[in-house]
Amino acid sequence: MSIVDVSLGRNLASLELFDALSPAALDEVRALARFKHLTRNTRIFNQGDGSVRAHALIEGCVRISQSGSDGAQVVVRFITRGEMFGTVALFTDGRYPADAETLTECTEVSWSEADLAQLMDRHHRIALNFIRIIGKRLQDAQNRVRELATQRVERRIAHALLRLARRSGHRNSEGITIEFPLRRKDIADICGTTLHSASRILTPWEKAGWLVTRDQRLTLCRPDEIEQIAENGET
Amino acid sequence: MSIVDVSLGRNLASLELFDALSPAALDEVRALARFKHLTRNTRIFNQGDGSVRAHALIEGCVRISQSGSDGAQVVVRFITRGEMFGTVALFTDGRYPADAETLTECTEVSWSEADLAQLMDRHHRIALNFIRIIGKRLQDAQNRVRELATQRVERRIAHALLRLARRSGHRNSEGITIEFPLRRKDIADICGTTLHSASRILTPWEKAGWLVTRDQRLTLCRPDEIEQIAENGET
DNA sequence: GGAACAATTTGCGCTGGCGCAAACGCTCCA
DNA sequence: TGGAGCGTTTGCGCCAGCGCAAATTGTTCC
Repeated sequence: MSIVDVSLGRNLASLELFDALSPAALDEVRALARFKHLTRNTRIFNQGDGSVRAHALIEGCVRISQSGSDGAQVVVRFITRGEMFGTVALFTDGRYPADAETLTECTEVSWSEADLAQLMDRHHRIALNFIRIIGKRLQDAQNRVRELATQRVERRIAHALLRLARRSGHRNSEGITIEFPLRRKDIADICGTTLHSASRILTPWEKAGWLVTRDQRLTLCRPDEIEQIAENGET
Repeated sequence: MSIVDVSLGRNLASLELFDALSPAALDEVRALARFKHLTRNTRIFNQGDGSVRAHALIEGCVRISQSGSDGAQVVVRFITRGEMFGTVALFTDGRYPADAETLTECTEVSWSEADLAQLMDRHHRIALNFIRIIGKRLQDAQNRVRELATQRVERRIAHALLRLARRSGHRNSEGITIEFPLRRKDIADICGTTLHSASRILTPWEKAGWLVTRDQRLTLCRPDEIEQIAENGET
């Protein structure tokens, strides 16, 4: 890690949760923070674990996934730089409702329940930021429910890819590349389908040149075509 | 409306959002509140409307439903006595993300965006309550995503009925009656299926005596049998 | 470089559940 | 009393997408 990373990495002002906080308040936040560096494919916490902390990601990508008693799995969300995660449990039953696993090398920061409560108490803005963030996620989740309930697989996959590209895509000469590794299984678990169906749908799109998979990274070369499918459900 | 209703109806302490507030704080809350009495099947707000307010229900039942650009509909949630609704929009884009319609005669109370902000600012507890509530709803929504993604219709319907019964059921001699009117279409829209499939599944259950529909109200006579289906996916 | 492993593709058969359309039953109102 | 309207049930045909299994390709680690 370079010097730049250290200073940039510890710049908590870039975290959505601490947006618009005064420098003095950020100092308090920093004083209570616990930083951690993690390698790829590391579990940060497991579904059902107690003694929860509030997490945020400074660098890297994390996959949040949930599995039912029958073993079936869904990807709840991908977390990227600046986003918080595992925080809702602090205010509900004190157990993580899902697993968190790093997809890349990561720098994570976390606060204990008591410390976050204290910070929120002293800095009202944090609570408001929190509300805004999970309010947005609640809307996302409800849109997802609607999609799952009403659209067929092809269209759901198209939507999912576009959403990922919009949120975590980097434009380059080939198209828009989604910044974290995405296996077919991940795409299936996002869209509520099977690995097989996801493959069956994506392969023709690759053949048509609408997207490329390279080094587990997905690049949308023809977002317009994919948009078509997302909108009309047809080519 | 009787005198009892009026005094009880205005007891804002029974609203989840104002739980554990001091009497003085509740007075402030009451001073800014706008009460409204509504007849059955009334629209409270429409998806997309601006100039949002924060709502809570003192008496009655409200259906929150969302429809996509293609007309497909899902029921997001049923609101009953004490619950807040339409509040998340205040913190996101300022537009209601769904429709709200009364299913019974209702007493509703609401606050303007500015007034709620002021109340939250003066009484930190309100913000914390808010976080707890939408945190819980976020978890609910994510569980629903998982169900939709992994379980088949029969099981989803079983789960939905049990959840409704648990949250809004009254025990009586026949079994547990869900307190608000539920048409087949509603059940379908909760579970992400069609009216037809819902009917095809529920009719055998009625024939088996596991439940009864009377006056648009559903009574679970054999929750144990329905639990079986919810758990195992089989009888 | 090659063996062991992980991820992906693909063929095939089957079925859950959708879509359509028609019939049935209840309630309200003229 | 009858008919208009809403909600529900049910028959029938069809197909999207799952499950299984095998082949293929890509990746990692000696």
